[in-house]
Amino acid sequence: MNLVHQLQKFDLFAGADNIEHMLGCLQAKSREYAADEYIVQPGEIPSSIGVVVSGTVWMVRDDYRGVRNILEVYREGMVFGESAVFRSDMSSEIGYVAGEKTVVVFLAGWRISSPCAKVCACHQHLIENLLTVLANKNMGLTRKIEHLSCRTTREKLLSYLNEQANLAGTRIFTIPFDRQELADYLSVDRSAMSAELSRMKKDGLIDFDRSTFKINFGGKHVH
Amino acid sequence: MNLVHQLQKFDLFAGADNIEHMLGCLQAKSREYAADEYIVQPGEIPSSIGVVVSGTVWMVRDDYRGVRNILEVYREGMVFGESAVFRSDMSSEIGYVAGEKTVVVFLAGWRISSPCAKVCACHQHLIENLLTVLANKNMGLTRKIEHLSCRTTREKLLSYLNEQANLAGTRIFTIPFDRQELADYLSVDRSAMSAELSRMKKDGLIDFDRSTFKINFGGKHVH
DNA sequence: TAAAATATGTTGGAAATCCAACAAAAAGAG
DNA sequence: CTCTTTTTGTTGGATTTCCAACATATTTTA
Repeated sequence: MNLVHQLQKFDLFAGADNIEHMLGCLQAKSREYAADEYIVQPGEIPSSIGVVVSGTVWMVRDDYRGVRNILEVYREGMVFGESAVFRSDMSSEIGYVAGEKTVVVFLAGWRISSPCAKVCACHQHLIENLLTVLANKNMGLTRKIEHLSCRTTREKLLSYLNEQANLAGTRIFTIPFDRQELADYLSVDRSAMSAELSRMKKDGLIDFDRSTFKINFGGKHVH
Repeated sequence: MNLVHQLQKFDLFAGADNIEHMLGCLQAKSREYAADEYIVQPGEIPSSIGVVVSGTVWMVRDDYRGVRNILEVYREGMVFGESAVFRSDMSSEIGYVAGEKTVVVFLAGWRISSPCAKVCACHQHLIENLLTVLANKNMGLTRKIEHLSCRTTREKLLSYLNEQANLAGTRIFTIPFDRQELADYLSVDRSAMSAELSRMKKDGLIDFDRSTFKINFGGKHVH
C-alpha cells in the first residue's frame, strides 16, 4: 500500500515501526477530494482528526456576505480538526476545504480513553508526535496573527512574503495562492492588494510573475 | 507549599498524584513578575515552558515604531513558550510580558529526550495533558484570527465581545483589557476604537462602563 | 482635599482601504 | 488557431481608519 509509504515521511508517524497495524488501530480511513470540495462542512464538528497526505486543506470561514476568509493552510503531513475533538464549542461557522486535489486520512481511535487502559505502544508514540505537530501548528497560527496584526496592506504583504522566503530558504519562491486566495488569506481586498503589489514592484521592494516572487528586502526579521 | 495546591487545579496536572515529585523531576522554578515586566525578552528563546500560576501573561510584538501588538493572552493554567522549545526559528521579535502581578512556573525537564529512556510515569501523563492544553490554545489562536480577519473595527469588536460573552456565559461581562490594551489586541487605533464603541452604544448594539460590557445582539454566532 | 497622572471620549484632516467597473493578460476549450 | 473563461491589473469615488490634538473623566499621589 502506497499510503503507508507516504505516511512514514510525516512527523506524526516518526519512529513508528508498524504503520499498517497503527492504521487499523486508529480506524484510519482515507479519501480523496477535488479542488474546492468541502472536507468538513461549516459548523459540522469532526469526530476524527485529519492528516493531509497530499494536496492542500484550507480552514475557512465564509462571511454572511459570502466573503471567504482562509484562516489557515494545511499541507502534507499536517493535522487538522484536532481541537474540535477535544471541545465541541467551535465558536463559529468554520469549515475545511480542499485547495486542490487532496488526499486526507482520518484517524478516529487515536485518543486514549482511560489512563490505565492498555493500549498499544504506538498510541503513546503517536501522542508524543502529535505534540510536536500541534506545537508547530501553533507557531503557524501565531505567524498568521503577526501578518494580520500589521496595519497596512503593504506591511501584511511584506510580513507574509518574508515568511514564505524564510520557509523556502531563498529570496525567489512560489506561493501556494493565486491573487484572490492571497487576499482571502490576508483579509484584504483583492484589487487593492494587486494595486499595492504593483506599487511595491515599482518601489523596487519586490518582483513577481504570477505566483512567483522575489524579495529585495532584509533577511530574517522584517516588521 | 501552596504552589502545589494551585497547580492541582490546572488541566496540565490533571490526574497527577504526586505533584511535588513531578516539580522536582521537571526542574520547576517559580517566579513572580510585576505588571508590565518582561518575562521573556523579545527575540530571546525560552529554554523551558511557562505555566501561568496566577495573573496574566501577554505574548507581544512591539513594532519598530513602538506600537505594541498583543498577540495572545494567557491566564491561569495556560502554557506558553512551548513552541519555541521545539523549534528555535521564531520568526520575529516576540516577547512575553506580565499584564499584571503574575506568578509563573517554568518546567525545564518535561521533554522526553529518547524514546526508550525510562522516565517516571508522570511524564507520560504530563504529555497527554499538554496535548489538551495545546489544543485549547490552538482554538484560542484561531478565534483571535477570526477577530482579526474582520474587515472593520465594528466587526472586530462584535466578534471579540461575542467571544467574551460566550466565555462568561452571560451578556454582561468584564473584559481583561483597558481601552489601549483592547486596541492593541485587536490591532486598531485606540481613539478610533473608542469612537466606534460610542457609535455602537448609540446604535443600541452594546452598553458599557469602563471594562464592563453588555451586548444586545445574537447569541452564539455573530459575524 | 488638591494636584498630578492616567484613562477615556471627541473631533477633523490625511491616508489607506474598500468597492465596483472595466482593461489587459493568460489559460483552457473546441 | 479563435473564442471563451479565468486571472490579474488599473482606476476613481465612497467609506473607513489612522493620527494628532484636545476635552473630559477617573484614579493616584502628595
